[in-house]
Amino acid sequence: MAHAKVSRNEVLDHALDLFRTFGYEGTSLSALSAATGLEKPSLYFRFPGGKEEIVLAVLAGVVDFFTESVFRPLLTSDSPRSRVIAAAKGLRTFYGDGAKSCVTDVLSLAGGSPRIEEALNGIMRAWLDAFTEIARESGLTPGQARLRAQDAIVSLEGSLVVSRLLGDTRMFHRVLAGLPDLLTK
Amino acid sequence: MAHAKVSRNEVLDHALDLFRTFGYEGTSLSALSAATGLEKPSLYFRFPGGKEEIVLAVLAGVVDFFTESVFRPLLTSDSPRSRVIAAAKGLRTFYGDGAKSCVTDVLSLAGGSPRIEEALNGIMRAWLDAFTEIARESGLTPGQARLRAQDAIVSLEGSLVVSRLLGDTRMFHRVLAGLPDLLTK
DNA sequence: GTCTATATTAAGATAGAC
DNA sequence: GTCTATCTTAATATAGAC
Repeated sequence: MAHAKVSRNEVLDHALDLFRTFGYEGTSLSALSAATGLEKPSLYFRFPGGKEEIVLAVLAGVVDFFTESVFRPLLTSDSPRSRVIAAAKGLRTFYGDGAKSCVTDVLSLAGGSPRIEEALNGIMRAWLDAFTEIARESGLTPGQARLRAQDAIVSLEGSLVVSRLLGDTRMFHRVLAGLPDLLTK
Repeated sequence: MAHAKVSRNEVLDHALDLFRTFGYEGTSLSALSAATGLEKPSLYFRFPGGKEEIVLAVLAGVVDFFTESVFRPLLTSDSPRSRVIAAAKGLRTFYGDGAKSCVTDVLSLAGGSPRIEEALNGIMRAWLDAFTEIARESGLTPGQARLRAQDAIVSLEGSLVVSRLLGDTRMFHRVLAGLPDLLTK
C-alpha cells in the first residue's frame, strides 16, 4: 500500500476543486492541506515539486477525464449526433452543470510556469481536434469542421464565464443543448 | 494639485493591466508599486482600503470606458448595424485586439469580496441590457434579442479565453466580425 | 503626498522524530 | 508516509519623517 490515509485521486479531486475555484495563486498549500486532510510535509512527500507539481498532476487527471468521458464517446460507431450527445454528458459532469469554472480558463493567467501553460495548451488542442474530427465525420468540410469546433469550445468557455458572473447556469445548459446541431451537419 | 507624481488615471491604467494579467491574488502591492512608480504607503494614502479599494476603482474605470466607448455608440441615431460596428470598435480597443484578458472573467474567481462580485455583476448586467436593447431596436422580439445578447457576450468572453489558451487571437476577431449579424435582424 | 523603515501575518518549503 | 516544529521569504499594512 503506497499511501495510508487518503488516495492520490482523493487528493487530486480536492485540489482540482480548489484550483478551479480560487485559481493558482489563490490556492495555498495550507488550503490544500486542510482540504485533503494531509499536512503540508505529507503533500511535499507525495509531490516534491510543491504546488506546481500538484497542479500538473491535477491537469493530468483532467486529461484522463476528458479522454475517457468526452473524447472516447466521440469514437464509437453510433451516429455522429449521438456521439456528440454522449460527449456533452461528460462535459456536463465535468463542469458540475455549469456551476464549476473551467480549470483551463482559471489556470491560464500569467504567473503559472511554462509547464503549466504547455499542459493547458495541450488540453485545448486535443479538445479542438476531437471536436473537429466529429464534425468532419458528420459530413462537414475540414474547414467548416474546424470553425464549428472552435465555435463550440468558445461558446462553452464563454457560457461558463458568463454563468459564473451572472450566477445563472442557464446559458451553459443552452450551449450544451446546442452542441449536436453545432457540431454535426 | 492633488497628486504630485502620477495621475490617478495612470495608476488605474497600470493596475488594470496587472489585475487582468495576473488576477487579484496574483497582483501584489509590491507589483502595483513597481508598475505605478508609487511606493506602497503612497498607494495606501490614495486608496486607504488597500488592494480591494484599488480594484474597485479599476472596475469603476472599466464601467466608464464601457459607458463611453461601447454603450454610448449604441445610442446614436445611426442604423442599428452601424451602431454595433461602432461598439465593436470599442471592445476591440478594450481587449487589445484579443491579446488582453477580460478583467471581469479574471476577477470573478472566489476570494474577492462581495463588493467586487457586485461590481462585476453590475458590469455584466449593463452589458447584457445594452446588447439586448440594440437587438430589440433592430427589429427582434424581446425574447430573441435577449438570447442574441447572451450569445454575443458568451462568444466574446469565450473567444478571449480560447485565444489566450491557444495563443491565437483569430477567434476573437472572428467573433467581433460576426457581432453585427448576431445583434441585428 | 510621498517617502524610509518596520510591524505583522501568511506564504512556500524543509529537518528530523516517529 | 505522516507528523510537529521551524526556517525563509514575501505578503498586507502602518508609523512617522520630510
